[in-house]
Parts: sequence; C-alpha cells; structure tokens
Amino acid sequence: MGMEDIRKAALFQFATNGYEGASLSSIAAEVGIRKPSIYAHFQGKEDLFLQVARYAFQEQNLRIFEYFTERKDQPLEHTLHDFLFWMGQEYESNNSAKFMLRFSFFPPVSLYHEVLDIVNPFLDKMERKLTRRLRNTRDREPFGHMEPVDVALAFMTLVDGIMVELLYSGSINYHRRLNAAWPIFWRGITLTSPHEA
Amino acid sequence: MGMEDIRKAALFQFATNGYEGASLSSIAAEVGIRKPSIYAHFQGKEDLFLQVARYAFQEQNLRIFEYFTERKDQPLEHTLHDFLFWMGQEYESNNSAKFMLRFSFFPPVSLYHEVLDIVNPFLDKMERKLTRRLRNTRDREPFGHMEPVDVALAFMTLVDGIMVELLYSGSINYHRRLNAAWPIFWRGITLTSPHEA
DNA sequence: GTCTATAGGAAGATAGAC
DNA sequence: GTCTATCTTCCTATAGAC
Repeated sequence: MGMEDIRKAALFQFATNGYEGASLSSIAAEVGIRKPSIYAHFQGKEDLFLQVARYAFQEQNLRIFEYFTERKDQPLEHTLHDFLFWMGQEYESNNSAKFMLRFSFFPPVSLYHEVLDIVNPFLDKMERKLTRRLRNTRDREPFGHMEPVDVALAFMTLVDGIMVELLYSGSINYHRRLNAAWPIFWRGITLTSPHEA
Repeated sequence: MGMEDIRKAALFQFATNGYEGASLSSIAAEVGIRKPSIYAHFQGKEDLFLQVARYAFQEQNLRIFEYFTERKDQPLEHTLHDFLFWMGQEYESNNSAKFMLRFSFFPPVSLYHEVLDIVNPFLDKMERKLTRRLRNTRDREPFGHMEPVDVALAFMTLVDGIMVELLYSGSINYHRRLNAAWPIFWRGITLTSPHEA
C-alpha cells in the first residue's frame, strides 16, 4: 500500500492526461488519500513522475524480454508477427505500455533530459536484443542477404508505425494496418532480390 | 496581424509544450501583447486551440498533396522514398507538421472528440490520395499481386514509424531507420513471392 | 503516515477605461 | 483592439497537529 498505490495511480493519470494534465489532487483522489500525503513518499511531482517513469520502462523492458525468451525456439516468423498483436494487447491492458509510448514521444519539456536518459538505454537494449535474436535464428538464413541490425531497426519501425495507429484510431485501424504491413515486411526480409539471385 | 500572429505563436507553443503545457500568457508574450488581448480574437483557450488545429491540418494536407501532384509523372520508387526525407524536413522546419504529429497521437483529453473529427478525415484523405496514386502508376505493375490500398496503408505505417523516431531521438536515428526500413518495404511490394510466381 | 489549514503563485477568464 | 486590474479556481508545496 502507500507508496505502491500512489505509483500505480500516478502511472494511470500521467499516461492518460500527460504530465501537466495530471494533478497531484487527481492522483491522491484515485488512491483515496489527501494531496499532502503524497509528500510523505515522494519529494514532489517531478520526483514522482521520474520514479514512475523508471518503473514503467523497467517493467515493460522485462515483459518484452520475457516474451522473446519464452519463444526463442519458435519460428522467427511467428515470433515477430505475434509480437505485433501482443503489443496491441499490452497497450490496451497495461498502463506501463501506455505511459512508455506517450513519454517516449513527448517528454515534459521541463524533464526532457532526465526522460531521455531513461528512454535511450531502453531502445538500445531492444535493438541489441532483437539483433541477437535475428543472428541466432535457426531458420535456414531467411534473410542471409541483409544485416541483422537493419532487420531489427526495420522491425522496430514497423512496431512503432502500428502502435501509433493504436494511439489515435483504436484497434480497428490497428488491425487493418497490421494485416497490410506485416506481409510486406516479411516478404521484404525473406526474398532475395532478382539482382542478387 | 493580430489574429494571425496569435495563431502562429499558439501553433508553436502548443506544438512544443502540449495543450496543458502551453499557457495563454506564454503565447501572448511571444506575440508581444498582453494575455487579455487574445480574447478579442478568440473565445478562449479551447477555441484558440481548435482553430489552430484546423489550420495546421489543412496547411499540412495542402503541402502533402502539392508534393504528390508535383511528382505525379516521376517514378513511384523515387516519389515514395523522397517523401520520407521530405517529411523529416517538414517536421524540422514546419510547426504545422510538429503540431499535427503531436496531437494526432495525443489529443488533449478534454477535446478528444473535436480533435478526432479533424484527424480522421485527414487520414482518410491521405489513404485515398495515396491509393489513387498507386493505382495510376505508370511503372509496369511493380506490385500487381497486391491491393493498392494495402500498399498505401503499409506505406503510411512506414511513414509513422520513421516519424516517431524523429520525435524522440532526432535526425541521426531517423536516418538509420530510414535506410534500414525503406529497402525492405520496397522489396516487399515489388517482388513476387515464390509461391505466387 | 495521514490529516487540516494555508501559503504563494499561475492558470483561464472578465470588466471596464482608453 | 489593447490595456490594467481583478476574480475565481486550481496548482505545487509546506507547517504543524494527531
């Protein structure tokens, strides 16, 4: 209780209303305490936000690594394709995912550098992890003509492009995009071009 | 002057600091007037924001259509590829583009429906325009095995995924992603899969 | 560790002089 | 159409009782 409840409520309020749009009153109200009680656990709004941010990115980082670890022996095609669905579910059911997306793109101006120091290591980790997975694939070199790191970057771009649609239009257009973009991506990384063949 | 100066300053402030993060004081200060003078031109903050939003989306809509019209006789490959660079330049030099991206993804909660009524027609127009361009291509059916509307959706996903990187990491990673993702996309839409060949 | 009370400031908005 | 002055409300934050 106490601190954890506040963190959870703050996670939701920040993710939903942004940094300036979320007030300590609204967070306290959601927990069921009074505003000044927050100061017994956190130094202030900035401190609360940054602690929530570190927590959210760490949690989401763990969940994503778990996803890939659990499926490391499955075919790459299914692992990557299902990841796009999985992230959609995460976004709808998991406030950490929502928080992460919002403040990766739009950190509060007053905390710009502090937030970037959380976001950048996260993205670097993702890129490395994904590149490693692509290098160790047991499929018979489905994209032997490409650098794994480029495939990783392109996949992360695909993920972002699809998540973005989730952000503004909800899940109908999200699925339209997913079904349109995935086959093109997969074809693009598995087929050898005529010039190279 | 007057109204136009206020619109321009508001565009910048909203795009940079978000809806709640931008104050009428800061907007007035940028114009060089006092806060109450804004009320001679706009009903209030919400009205100002929505008028700026309609302006920004309309302007960006025009610029994008212009881009495609000017190049309607050029090869599709160059038109699409260059569009990714062009959007990057727009984002860095054009506050309307910045505004559009920010509030497409994160509209102020209190104006959610009003903003969606601006964003959705914009996206629909983009999709139709792009689909039409793909249908009328003079290149010898480079993606005859795919529906133009799916190619359009996939391209818009690619654009979003790359723009998103511009939002949080600046132009270095933007170019890394562009160079990784574009060849995969183009290969994916131009090559015929072995099963269909 | 939570509360009431309150300070101190900034926000959006209005009234009325010029 | 812009100003000064002011209202109301909300914000972050602190003091001090329990």
